[in-house]
Amino acid sequence: MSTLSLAEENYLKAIYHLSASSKKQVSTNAIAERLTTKPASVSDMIRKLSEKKVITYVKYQGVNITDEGKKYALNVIRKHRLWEVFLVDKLKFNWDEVHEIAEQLEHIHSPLLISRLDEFLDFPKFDPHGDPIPNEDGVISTRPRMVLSGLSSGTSCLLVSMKDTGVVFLNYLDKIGLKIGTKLKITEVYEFDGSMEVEADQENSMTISKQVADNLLVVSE
Amino acid sequence: MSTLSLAEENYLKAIYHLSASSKKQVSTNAIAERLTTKPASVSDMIRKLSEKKVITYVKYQGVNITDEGKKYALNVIRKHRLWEVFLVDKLKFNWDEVHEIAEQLEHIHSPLLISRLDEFLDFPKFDPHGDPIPNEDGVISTRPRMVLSGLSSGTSCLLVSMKDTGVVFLNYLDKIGLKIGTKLKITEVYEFDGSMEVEADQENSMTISKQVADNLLVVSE
DNA sequence: ATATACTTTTAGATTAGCCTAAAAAATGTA
DNA sequence: TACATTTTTTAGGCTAATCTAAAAGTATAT
Ligand SMILES: [Mn+2]
Ligand SMILES: [Mn+2]
Ligand SMILES: [Mn+2]
Ligand SMILES: [Mn+2]
Repeated sequence: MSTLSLAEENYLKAIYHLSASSKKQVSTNAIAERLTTKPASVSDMIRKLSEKKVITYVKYQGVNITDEGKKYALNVIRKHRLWEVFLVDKLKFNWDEVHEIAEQLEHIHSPLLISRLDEFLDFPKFDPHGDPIPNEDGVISTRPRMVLSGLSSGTSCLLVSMKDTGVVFLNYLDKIGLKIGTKLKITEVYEFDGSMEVEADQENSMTISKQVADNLLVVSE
Repeated sequence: MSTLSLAEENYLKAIYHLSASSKKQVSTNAIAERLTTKPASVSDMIRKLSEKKVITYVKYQGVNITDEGKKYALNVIRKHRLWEVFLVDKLKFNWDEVHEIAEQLEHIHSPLLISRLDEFLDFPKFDPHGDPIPNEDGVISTRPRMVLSGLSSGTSCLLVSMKDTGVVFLNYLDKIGLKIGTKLKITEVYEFDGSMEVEADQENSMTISKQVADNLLVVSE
């Protein structure tokens, strides 16, 4: 597979993500919406991408990504997530500030750069949002996300994402000291209202309501 | 000044470098040669750049960069050189492997990224080739390069560049343990043939011929 | 001073990536 | 099944960045 332009890479990545989440063909409109372009532009581009064999496509029937295309997309995703780790771990960005910059950095072409970066970051397996980083062959470690409120007492886990991303909720989390990457241990679950006692980063204990726990996504440690 | 496209940034940088080295107007052909494009393309682009006020230009009379343009070009150069430091200092690239990658990285837009990177690298003043890194305001520390053979006994300096960049010479330097960044101290100069005794990195002493010293560019420590 | 050579600009084309408007196909509904 | 709605494609146009070929301007050299 030859090398794709920046625009082609972004389309392919969008198609990859859409087909990962829905399993059936990806529609023109879905791609257009995700990339905030017009369906007419998408029609043009998918013709080009199917000529390059990274997707297959039957008119009016939507798009499927090929194995080649998947591999290419996963490489872009790998770069995006490695750069996000770099920005957070090394340059002290917050996890919510890095996406736009990684959108640019993911298009830098240099396999050697990426393998050196991977090494420099100590071969991270997950990005700052808890998403897995594909390896050079496009293989991803799976680590299913769970809702905190579904877990039972004694469980240890890592906070990787929030369902509610509104500013009110995020401010509240900030205030009580919870953020992406915080290690949590459930020490008690109260049956009557579903609230729970958790220990954050092996340090401070706190009580959180069921409503809060419903919005915290974690992975097992 | 608004933001320029990748192509515009590359043209402006080329014009900056050409005007820095020649002092008079920059010719269409010189720009075309530096960027390996055609003069016709350059004519198009300089019209656009002068509309954006980063250069001034009179038909058939060549191009001058404006203060605004200089500031913009210096910012791109700043990014290029900071990324080169990153690649060498942190990712363990050799100084001769980093230019092409920095050509891509220099176009990433994010002032915050660059100030964080600068801090992460400990505010370097020079890139791995010994070229100065402009600060945020475009101010560059000057540190004139000298030919090693022109210096006298007792002088300490830093090897920043070679005049002869042929593979034979570079291999020879590799063999005797001299490379960009090596600290040199001249301990003896032999009048009769201009050869000299130098101490490299405060460790091993060696004798180098005048012919070799003629090709080594250094800056004072 | 004039012919020749070189440099620079213009004219016209091409490709990538996007758009709007309209046509065509697919889907949903009565 | 037939009509209406939605989705998708096509047609045609625009801008950025490039090119080739030709015209126009500048410099050089006898
Ligand atoms: Mn991201
Ligand atoms: Mn992107
Ligand atoms: Mn460089
Ligand atoms: Mn560049």
